[in-house]
Order: sequence, then C-alpha cells, then structure tokens
Amino acid sequence: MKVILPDATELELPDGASGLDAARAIGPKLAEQAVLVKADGVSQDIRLPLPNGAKLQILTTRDTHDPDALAVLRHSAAHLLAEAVRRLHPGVKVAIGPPIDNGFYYDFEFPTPINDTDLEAIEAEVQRELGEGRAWEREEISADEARARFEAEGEPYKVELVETAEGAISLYTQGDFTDLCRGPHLQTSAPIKAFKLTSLAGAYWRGDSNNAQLTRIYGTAFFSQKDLDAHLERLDQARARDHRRLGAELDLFHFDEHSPGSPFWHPKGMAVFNALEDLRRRENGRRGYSEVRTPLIYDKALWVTSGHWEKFRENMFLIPIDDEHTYAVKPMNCPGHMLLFGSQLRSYRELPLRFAEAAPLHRNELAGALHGLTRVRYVTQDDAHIFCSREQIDGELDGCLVYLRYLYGLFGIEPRAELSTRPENKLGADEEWDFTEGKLIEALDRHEISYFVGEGEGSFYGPKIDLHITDALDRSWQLGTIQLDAQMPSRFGLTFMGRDNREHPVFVIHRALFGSLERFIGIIIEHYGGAFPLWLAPVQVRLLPVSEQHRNGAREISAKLREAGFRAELDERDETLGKRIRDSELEKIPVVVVFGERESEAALAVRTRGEGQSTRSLDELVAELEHVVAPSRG
RNA sequence: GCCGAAGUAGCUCAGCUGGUCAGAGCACCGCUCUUGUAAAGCGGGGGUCAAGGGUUCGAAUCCCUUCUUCGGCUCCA
Repeated sequence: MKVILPDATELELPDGASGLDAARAIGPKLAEQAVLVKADGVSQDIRLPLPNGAKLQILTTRDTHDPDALAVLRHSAAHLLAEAVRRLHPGVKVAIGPPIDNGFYYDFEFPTPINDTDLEAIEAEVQRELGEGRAWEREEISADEARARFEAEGEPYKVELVETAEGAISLYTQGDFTDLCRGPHLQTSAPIKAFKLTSLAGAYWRGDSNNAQLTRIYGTAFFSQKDLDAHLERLDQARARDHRRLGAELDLFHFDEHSPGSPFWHPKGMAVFNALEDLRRRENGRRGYSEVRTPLIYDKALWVTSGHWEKFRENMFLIPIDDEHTYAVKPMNCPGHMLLFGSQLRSYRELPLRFAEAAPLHRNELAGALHGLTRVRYVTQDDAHIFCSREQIDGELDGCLVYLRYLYGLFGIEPRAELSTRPENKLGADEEWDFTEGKLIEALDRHEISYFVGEGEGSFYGPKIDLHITDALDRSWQLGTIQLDAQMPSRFGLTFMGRDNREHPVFVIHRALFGSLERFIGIIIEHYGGAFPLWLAPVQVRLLPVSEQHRNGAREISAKLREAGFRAELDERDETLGKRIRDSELEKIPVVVVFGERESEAALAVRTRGEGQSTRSLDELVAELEHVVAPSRG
C-alpha cells in the first residue's frame, strides 16, 4: 500500500501499516513525537491501520496549538485523572471523560462526596503519575467480552456505554487503568508538560436530570507550561471584560438579594437600554410593526388555553387571588397577543398583522441558573407576533431574517444559527411540525444562512431559528429567535375571513431579534469591553472646566450639546484636571472636552477615545458627532 | 432545583490554629490648593464581619439552618 505525504510525495508501506509505521518510515524523531494522524483529513489514532492511498498528515508534539492535537493530549490527561481517582478513591465508578474546548472533564460516581481538598490530592497524584511516566496500549475486543469485563469490574456506566456502542469496542490501558474508549490517545504521557484540575461540579449521567448526578472534575492540559500560563492569563483578561464586573465599574446596573435575578438599571445602564429601545421602535415602525401593550398578569384560565399551564408552569410566578382564582405573571407575551388578535373579526385585508411589545416578563428561573444580565428572572424581550396566512409565511420569514441581519450587522456580532426542531413535549401533530420545520429550513436556505440542527430543542408550540453567541468567558447564549407556530392560534381559535368569505387558519411568527434586551446588553458590554460606540455610550461627551472660573463656560457648552440631542455631562468636581481626565478614561467616555482660558476665546480641546486630542469649534464638534451617530439613528 | 466553593466598610481585599481582630487601599465627606490632558496634600465619617440558631468564660474565626453570589449540570431569551 501507499500513502501521500503533505508535499505530494508517495510513501510505500507494508499492507496494514499504521500511522505510527508511516512516521517511523519517515524518521525516528517524527515517530517519537507523533500524536495523531489525519488520513484524508479524518483524525485517527496513530496505532490504527491507514487506508490505502490516503493523503496523510501527522500531527506531533510540536503542533502545540492545533485543536485536534490538544484534544488528544487532553483526552489522555483525562485518563490519567481517572487512574488517579481510582487509586485514591477505591469503589469509585467511572463514567465518561472527553476532551472539551480548553480542557477536559471526567465524570465519576464517588462512594462518598469529595471537595476541593480531595481535588488537590488528586491533582498531586496525577503529577506523580506524570513523573513516573505512562504509556497507552490499545486493544480491540468484542462487545460481549467488554460487557463481561466491565460487569466484573463493577462499572455499570461502562456496561451501559458498551451496550449502546456501535462497531468494535476499543480499550486503552495505561498504568493499572483500562478504559472503554474510542481514542485517539498519546503514545506516552511525556508530551503532557502542564496539567491542572480546574473545578468540581455535579453533572447528570448522559445530561439527563432524571438520571443519577455524577461528580464531574474539570481540568486542562498543555504541551508546555508556557501555554498553560498563557491560557490562565487569557482567562484573567476575559474576566476583566465580564459584564457583571463592568456593570459595577461603569455604574450600569446592580442586583439585590430582595429580588434575585432582576436587574436594577442605574441611569447609565438605562441610557444604553433606551438607545436599544429607540433603535427597536424606529426599525419596527419602518418595517410595518405596530406597537401594542397588553396586561402583565392573567387568570390561570388563559395559561391553560395557551398550554403554558401544562408545559411552563414551573417557570411561572403564580399569584393566588382567592379560593377560586389564581393569576400568573406573564413569562411570554404570546397569549396576550392572541387575545388581542382575537378581539376582533379579522379580514385577509389586514394581514399580515405585526404586533410588537417589549414588555417586562418574569420567569422563575432555577436559582442556580441565574447569571448576571445573561440569565435573569425579569426579561424584556423585543418581542413581536406576526399573524399571517399560510401563503404569507415565506415573505414574513424573509422580512425577519433581513431585519435580523441588519441589527446584528450594526453591532458587528456574528451569531451562529440553530434550527431547533420538535421537542418531546410538543403540542400538535407531526404533520404540522413537518410543515413548520420545512418552512424554517427553506427560509434559512433562501438567505444562505448556515445552521446546525438542535434536535428536540424547539418550543412546545413550534420550531425555532435560534441565534447563539459566546460571551467573554466562552459560554454560549441564545439571543434572537424566530418561531413559526400553528398551535397557539388554533388553541385560541384564531381565524381570518378570506376573500372567499370563509374562515381560514392563522399562523403566528414569534420573533425576538435581540432576544432579551438584558441578555443582549450583557453580551455587547463584553463585546465592546465597556467602550460603547458613541450612539450607545451612556455619557457621550464630558466637559471638564480647567478651573472654577471656567465652570459657567463649560456649562453653556454642555447645555448646547444636550440641546443638540447628545448625552453630555459636566465634571466640575474640585479635582485636578489630570484626575478628572483619568476618571473619564476609566469610564471609557468617547469624547472629553477640556474647557479653560484658551477655549474661552478659541476652539475647544477635544479628546476622543482612542484617538488623542485635537481642537475644533463647537459647531464642528456637533456636526462630527452627528455624523458618527447617523448610521444608528437611521 | 442538583454538585462544589464563597459571603469582613460603596468597591478590592487582609484578619479566620477562638482571647486589643474590627484593619488597608480606592471611593465618600471636610479643609487647603485654583488646577492644562491618566491619580495634589492633610484630616474625617463609615462595618451588629450575609441572616438566624448553637458550642464556649469568650465567636468574624468552630457547628447547624436559611439567603445570596461564584464555577458547573439541568433548563432557557
């Protein structure tokens, strides 16, 4: 057989040769450093036979930043962790231990709970293993053999994995630990130059909260200590961009234990909030949406009709009124909008009807799920419900996707699209879901939006196109969502009169493009590192009078800027100019104007964030600011 | 909700093998200075050490419960 090397030369090998054999044929050093082989771009363990004629790429310990090479390193590190845990905690049952972005984890069922102190001991044990050195052996056995073996070892999770595994079963052994594992793995532990356990957490077996909760140990590993240090350094820098930290530093919002998960918006945070609201109102108006306002609390009967009582009650705040009546604070706007639509006989001439409302919603999120602005109990969705006929669905979905692209383009953020399909607790028949899912797929294709499929991730009333973005700490959050719903209108008996003088079914598109204003603001705080563009900045211009006698002059300028529609502010504290400039810098204020003796007579000294200082007249400054702000003011 | 960790002045933190342990810096207030592009000087106020209960002669420090926060899991905009 032969393989093709990256430089296009061909290498003759005996039949059945492995990646390691190929590396040996090229050179002993390469063989020693080999970590992973890619045959025609597909990763495989270096111990496995190569396909004949494959284009070969061998990743080595020098590919210190290659995600695939790092995954192999970390996967092997996870096995060292499991070996150490089994030695230190006899009776522990092992589950799974894959590499993940930036590290790895391994799930265990411990006979007795462990804590951070145990974690330190486990890490020390792994370091000892690394000192001794380990080598991995790979073997393949039948599923029956594997099952018998893990049953004998008292490893129920491994037995379950064997039972659901496809194809041959492979085992990897290092030290006294043998793991059911697909691989690939390192040859030896020598390349693991840095190893660190990072945290301890509970995790449900197979990600299902009905299953047993296991103990998950997170860690990371690198090809060098320097890389680990750099990783930790990056984490530190990311923490500086954390919106919870910047929210306090920039005086945007805070939380209080008297209402967990509900932000208190300070004046500066509210300025950002309102800038987004202004944008939302203007664009909605331009795109044919009508603003509406509906109640915050409704009788339980409404929630029974909508299906929320059955599907969403656990997340709702209930208000007992008397023995017979219970109200609930709305977690979504849709039922209210259904009532609004149904309050009149609707003609086909009215459709599509686009009702927009950015009302406060309350969801009783699990206490452990709350997270700054990105996971709150008080949510403001930039919500809208589009009521349309079957024929209008495509056009309305198009409108939503164009709108969505415009909005995200303004912020320069590029979310990933997900098609979320029918969940287990869905309402309605499969045929209806076939139709609504099909419509969303066609729309994504028309707009050439690539997406991944989230099986079963849809809402109980319809499939969704969801947009996801990662925050400063690499956590993924859902922002916008576009949902096509045939269930809710039929549960509310909504119809419209057609040209044929008959009633026709109504379809509803639920759409929130920012998603929630709270979460969106959390994300953009991190995206901009707190340095908002001019149109969003809480304070756009700050005036600094040089000394007491320039206060009146500075006040006048500040008033004129406010008159021109800008958020201008005066800092006339009795601090040195240097101190006040420093504070303005730390607050990331886009434009700072120093006003003193010279400016009373001539041009203003303008300090622009990131660009240094220059001089211009007040009129020039206003014109310039208007020019900068224009795109977002439409 | 579950697993692990934490909660000391507005913020960041020290003190935590129980006994001058209630402290520091920044912030705040007052006075002096009247400031020219990233921190002027001096002085001062401020905390029932998250809340409640317990152990002890004595608790910020040890134990229990609750609340909140942080890292995950589940769930979700």
